[in-house]
Parts: sequence; C-alpha cells; structure tokens
Amino acid sequence: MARTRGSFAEDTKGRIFNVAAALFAGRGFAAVSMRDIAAEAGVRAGTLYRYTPDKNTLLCDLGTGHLRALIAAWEACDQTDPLAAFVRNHLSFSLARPDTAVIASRELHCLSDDQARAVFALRTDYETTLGRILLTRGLSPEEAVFTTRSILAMLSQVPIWFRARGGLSAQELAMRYVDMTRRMVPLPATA
Amino acid sequence: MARTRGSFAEDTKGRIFNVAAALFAGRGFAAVSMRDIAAEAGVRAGTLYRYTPDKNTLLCDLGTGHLRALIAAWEACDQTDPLAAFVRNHLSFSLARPDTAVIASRELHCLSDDQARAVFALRTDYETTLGRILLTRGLSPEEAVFTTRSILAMLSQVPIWFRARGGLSAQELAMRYVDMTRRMVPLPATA
DNA sequence: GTCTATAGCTGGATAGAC
DNA sequence: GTCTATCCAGCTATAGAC
Repeated sequence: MARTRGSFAEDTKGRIFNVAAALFAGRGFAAVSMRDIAAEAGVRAGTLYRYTPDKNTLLCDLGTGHLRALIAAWEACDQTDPLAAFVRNHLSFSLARPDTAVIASRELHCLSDDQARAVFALRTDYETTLGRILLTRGLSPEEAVFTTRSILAMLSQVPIWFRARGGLSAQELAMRYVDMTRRMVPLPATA
Repeated sequence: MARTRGSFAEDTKGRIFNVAAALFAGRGFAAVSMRDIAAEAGVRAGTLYRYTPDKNTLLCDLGTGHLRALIAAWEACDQTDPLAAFVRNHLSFSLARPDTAVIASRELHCLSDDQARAVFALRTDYETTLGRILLTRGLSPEEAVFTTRSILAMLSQVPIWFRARGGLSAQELAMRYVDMTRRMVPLPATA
C-alpha cells in the first residue's frame, strides 16, 4: 500500500490503453477521438500524449501487443495435438482480451504503411504457424492457404459475438470449435 | 448514342456510389471524406448532396442494397441442394461485388441506431436462412447458431483476399468451400 | 446538374502553467 | 504528471451563382 500519493503513471497508462482498446473495438478506430479516450480514462486530451506519440501509434501498439502476446501464448502451449491446441489457445486468449482481439482482426487497415508492415508481419507469422499444421495433416499447399484463412476468420469472429452468459461456456465453445476445425481438415496424417 | 449532352445524372449517381463503395471498403467508412469521394468521382463535394442526403445514408444504402440483392439472388436460386446452393450463391454474388460485400460485413458498425436496425434486420434474415438449412441437416439449435456464424465469417472474408489471378478460379474456389462447409455440418438428414 | 464559397464544427497535436 | 488554452487543418453540409 505504499505510494497512495505521487506517481500513478502506470495506472494511468494502463487505463488509457484499456479504454482506447474498448472504444476502438466498439466504434471503430477512425470514429473515436482522442478527447473521447481522455474523457473515458478520466484525464484531459493533452495528457494522452505523455503515453503515446500519436493516435496511430496507439492503435499500432494495441495491435502488435495483442499479436505478440498471442504468439507467445501459443509457443508456451502443450502442442501434442497441434490443431486442437492452436484452436484452444486462440479462443481462450482472444476471449480473455476481446477488445484487442477485435482490433487485431478488424481495425488494422487504418494503419499506414510502415506501421501496417510491422503488424502484417506478425499476422503472417501467426497464419504460417497454422498453415504448417495443416500441411502436416496432408493438405496441399493450395488447400492450406484458404483453409488457414477460413479457420482464422471463424475464430476471429467469436470475440465479436460471444458472451459467456446463459449458453455455452468458453471451454465448451472451444471444444465445439476444435471438433468443427478437425472436420474441416479432412485427413490426419497419423494413419 | 442519344444524349451525348444534357443530363448524365444516372451515370453520375452510379459513379458516385461505386466510388464510395470502393473507398469505404478500402480505407474504412470514417477515414473517407466526402471530398475524397467527390474527387474520385470527378465532381465537387457539394454535388454529392444531389444524390444522397448525407454520408451515413450513403453507407446505409450501400449496405442494405447489397444485402437485399444478395437475398434476392438466393431466392432466385435452384435450391435442390440447399447448403451447396447457399455457399455458391454467397460466394459468386460477393465476388462479383467485393466492395459492397466488404462493407456489408465490416463497415456497418459505423451506422447509428435507426439505420443500424434496418441493416441488422436484413442480416439476421439472411443468417436465419442458413440457420434453417443447418437445422434440416440435423444440427441442434445451439450448434446451428455458432456454425452459422462460422460459415458466414469464413465466406465473408473471401472478398477481402481473393483475386482471380494465377491460382484458383472463383468457381473452383466455390467448389472447395462447398466441400469444406459440408464437412463442417456433420450429418445430412437424408439417410 | 454542377459549380464556388463558406459557415460551423470537430479533430489531432502542442506549449507552457502548475 | 496533469491541466488549460490554443493553433490550424480538415470535415460535413448548405446557399446561391451559372
């Protein structure tokens, strides 16, 4: 309980980034103003620029941060059954951080050039991970391409609509998606 | 070749709507200004307001127009094999109009309230159509919900990345998606 | 039917007080 | 570390000439 007064910079930064993620995910990057973010975070607009050089960098950091952490989570996984592990990791990670998940899948086209390249490289990395898993299950390179995109498309949509009230739990949902994904990839190589 | 001079209103309107669709799909609704649309369409900004009351209505009309035409195309289909017909119709329609397809799937969250409701109703209609097909194939209502969303998510992503150069043709791609979708829906009811 | 001109706002970002 | 105050660029939408 030290430091009940003084520097709250870390709290402020966290609050700003969380609030920005929520607003970007909800209304879209371009429709959210720095003043909106500031108001929701309980500071004034000028203060935001202590924590980010500009609005685009804020979006970029949210996107790359999410993707980096997602890839790190995957690398820390038990990958005995790679396809199932991939689906489970993607869903559990994304449902724990739905705002940045939505941003990483739907808002990054607002970035310009240099920043876009950085994020795009991460996303390609991640796609390639899934692509390789599909190849080891016997898909042709051509099939692997659109199957990878299809699986990621359907997984990325989940945080937009799923709410763990009433219906399936997140774990149950993940099981269903593992089953569905297995059926999409016809022939396991372990014959 | 009558009327090489005089009223070109219809051409202008078509050009404006096409240009707007392309820009909204490419950069996102909020990042495109009326001036951008006007410049690309070869008119001045004020002229746009002869053809739409405001920018939001323009987006709304593009979205509802796409969805209405998509549903009409479905209703005109040979529906002997409903699931395959649905997938083929969705892909061929969307790939013929990739800009409005992207708008209908990704840009409509920029609309506000009344307009959003109108579009949302159309999209729900369309989702329900697919949901019913899945129910007749023996899926439980619960499974039908997330399977519907998964199929539409993966289909809606296609116009974002697919270009008919080099690789698969649109028809070949549609065949693969029909196969993949059939595998996602485990048990045909026609036993 | 298209233009010019502009009103009226809101946006991102900065400077300097405290 | 946060605030106040502000600059100025860019936006939507309108009014009225041609």
